[in-house]
Amino acid sequence: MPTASAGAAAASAFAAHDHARCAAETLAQAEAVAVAAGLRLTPVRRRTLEILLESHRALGAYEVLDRLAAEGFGRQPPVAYRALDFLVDAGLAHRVQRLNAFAACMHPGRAHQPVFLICRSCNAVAEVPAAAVHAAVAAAAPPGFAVERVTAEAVGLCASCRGAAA
Amino acid sequence: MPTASAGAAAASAFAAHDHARCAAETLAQAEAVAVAAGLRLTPVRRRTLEILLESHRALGAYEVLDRLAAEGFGRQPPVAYRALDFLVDAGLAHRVQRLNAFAACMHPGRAHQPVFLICRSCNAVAEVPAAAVHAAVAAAAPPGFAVERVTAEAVGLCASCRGAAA
DNA sequence: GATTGACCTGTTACAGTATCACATACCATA
DNA sequence: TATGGTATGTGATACTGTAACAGGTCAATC
Ligand SMILES: [Zn+2]
Ligand SMILES: [Zn+2]
Ligand SMILES: [Zn+2]
Ligand SMILES: [Zn+2]
Repeated sequence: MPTASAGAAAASAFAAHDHARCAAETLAQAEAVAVAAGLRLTPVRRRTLEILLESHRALGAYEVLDRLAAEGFGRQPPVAYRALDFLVDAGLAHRVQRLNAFAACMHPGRAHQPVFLICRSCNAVAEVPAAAVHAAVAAAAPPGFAVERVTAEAVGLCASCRGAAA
Repeated sequence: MPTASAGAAAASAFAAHDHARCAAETLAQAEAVAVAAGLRLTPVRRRTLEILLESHRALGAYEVLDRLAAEGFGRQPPVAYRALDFLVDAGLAHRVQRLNAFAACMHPGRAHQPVFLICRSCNAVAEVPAAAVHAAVAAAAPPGFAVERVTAEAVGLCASCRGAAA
């Protein structure tokens, strides 16, 4: 089976899809990325990523922490923050500034400059590639300013929530 | 003198400029906007805006609160948050998500979809118009997703800090 | 085998950010 | 004056994030 299947599954946060497979494939990709980079996906870190992958939502650090503590891991904030920071640094998760929360990366390994789409009704978060957005930001900056990192997040209504409201 | 003077002053967060005039003009514009919209720029609110206008930086809520308290206003968090929320709702200030902080709007009144440029060295924050960025985000969203609000923030090095580093 | 050192996990304590709940003051207008 | 809406002040509390330190694991090295 070609890699197209993984790509297709990961692209569908706002569409009905086989999420168990979506999560499993993304986790497998993440593991491969970690191995390739010489990073250790230890039990806490792996479990944290699995928790994030359970849904296409962004979870607060303390939400993750509660889950970890219930499963026998530490129950102090640094436990969750360290695991989450590791995942973010490794490119396996992203921080959603607007929500002070974290979401699993749906395209681990590939260089990507994600834009996040947040549904204000169902709280789903989708990660879409948007090199054009980053280019537009760089173009908007004054000549002397060297853009290093861009965060772009949009709030709105997903298709199904829009349908439900009507 | 045409309005070009105000525009020129406001556009120069990362350039040397007469900031006293820059701040005074922006404050005057903000007052006009508030009057036109039937909003009350009360003493706390006005002073809060003045504090934000003192520099082209984003200030944390508690930083603002300390200033307000020192000047005889209330010293409880809601005092600052209410004033800041009012200014944001009125379009006279913006929240910088990345910094959990607030900055005065440099183009009050005009409809604008700002992008923020944050210098990681001197902490200056510039607000540049970037309709193209928002168009790019809308274009990147899947067909069913209705984008309502976009926040775009870039971290980097401003011209003068880049010069100082070299 | 013992030692070292890097890294990981866990803890305590605390700092920073944001909101709730309620009381009070102010202001417009009937 | 009475009344209702808006704005402000206060205390308490919830939420988010970090510093600093202690012990454990593991592999490389002596
Ligand atoms: Zn999925
Ligand atoms: Zn939705
Ligand atoms: Zn200025
Ligand atoms: Zn700078």
